[in-house]
Amino acid sequence: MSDARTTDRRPDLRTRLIDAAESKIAEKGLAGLKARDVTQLAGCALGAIYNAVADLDELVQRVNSRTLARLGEALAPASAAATPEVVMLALADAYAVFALQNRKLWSALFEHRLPDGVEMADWHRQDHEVLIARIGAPLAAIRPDLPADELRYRVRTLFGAVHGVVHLALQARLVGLPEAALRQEVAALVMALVAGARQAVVHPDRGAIPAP
Amino acid sequence: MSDARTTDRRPDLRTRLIDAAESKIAEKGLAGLKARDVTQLAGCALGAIYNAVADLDELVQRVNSRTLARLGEALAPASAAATPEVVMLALADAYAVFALQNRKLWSALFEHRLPDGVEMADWHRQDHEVLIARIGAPLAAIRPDLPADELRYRVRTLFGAVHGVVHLALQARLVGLPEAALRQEVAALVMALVAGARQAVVHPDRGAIPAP
DNA sequence: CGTCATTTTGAACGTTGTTCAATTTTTCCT
DNA sequence: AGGAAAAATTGAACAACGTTCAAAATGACG
Repeated sequence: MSDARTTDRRPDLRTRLIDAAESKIAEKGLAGLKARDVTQLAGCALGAIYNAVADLDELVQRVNSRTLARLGEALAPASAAATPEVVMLALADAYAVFALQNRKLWSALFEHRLPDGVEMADWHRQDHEVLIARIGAPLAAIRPDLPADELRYRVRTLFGAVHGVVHLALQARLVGLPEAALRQEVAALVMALVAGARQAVVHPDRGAIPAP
Repeated sequence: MSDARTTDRRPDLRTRLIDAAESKIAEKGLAGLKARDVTQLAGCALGAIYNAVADLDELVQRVNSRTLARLGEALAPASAAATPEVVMLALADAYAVFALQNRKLWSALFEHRLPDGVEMADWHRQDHEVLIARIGAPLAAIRPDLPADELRYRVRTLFGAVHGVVHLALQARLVGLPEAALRQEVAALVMALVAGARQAVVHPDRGAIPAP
């Protein structure tokens, strides 16, 4: 099924299909990805998809992996900044800029839902965790006292907050919201969160949450 | 087309269809909403949908409007808190709790995408703005010096941040992330943001954004 | 009761993703 | 080289989907 010999030429078709899917998503968005369009663009038969890949869902995941990799590259220079605080600011800013410059592909990362029971493929999950690690490093530098699992919560919160702002800004079409304004808002958000992270943590029990 | 006489009994079928759609979305999620299921549940013919409503998209929007209304009710008590800071905390906490208790319907609010050219219906857009106003009030109390348009930016940022955290927490299935932990994270997030809002605003030009 | 307007119906259409028997291509041994 | 076994590729066919529309059923009114 996946012999050492048989894998010689198969990547060609697979790659062509991923290329085609990527270009279709970039052009029309995730909802505009049709099996027949992709196969025509890749120059193969309709059913050929299911030789190279299990599903259209897997094809989307492969495109998303590429996007995550490119996002990782776009984020890499930020980690070289002097202080952890500036690293976080640079990360968030690079994230916003990447989203703005790759709207459709970036949106596909989060619009894609797989059918009910099925889980996300392992290789794709790992791509995500690489991203999370990149945010975790400077945060760990700011808060070396935090235990590992609590740090993971904080990273998720930080990422979720930045992501939410960018997502909301891109959803409402950009009319009236210039790129600079979004980057300003993201910067202000991160500064507030980083400043907050320096302060005392909310006490785990008896927190500031009102009664349900 | 929409005579005074003809509207007498039509709401009946319309309401039954919205009811059916709501229950289907609550059960199976937005992707599990099928025209044939809805009409069967509503006890009418397949094509009857298009007498009561323009589209399946409109049906979704009508369900989403209901959800937004219920969300508004769930958020209402929070506004009665003593200080604006506590109002914001209570709002965010109520938001998180609502999302947890109405996962599928809440997700449908943000998963739904209409076809390429079409805009969101006006009545649905207004529902959103009611929500934004509820967040804007306490923030305006905290920062009475902010001009109206900049306040709108801040509200969007605040909402986007909270929403992003909740969304991320719900997307990764709740295994291992108890409800209390999410509420803690949201509370910490809002506290940091409210504290940050009290401080000096980032200067519009020459901000903390690194060079692109 | 008959006529016209309105509402409701469900068969039919076009477009999806997916399957699979048939065909073509590649591989590998003699 | 030759030819048989294996693998890859094809595209017609299928099921499920949203939507349409001529026909049937229902309601309104003199």
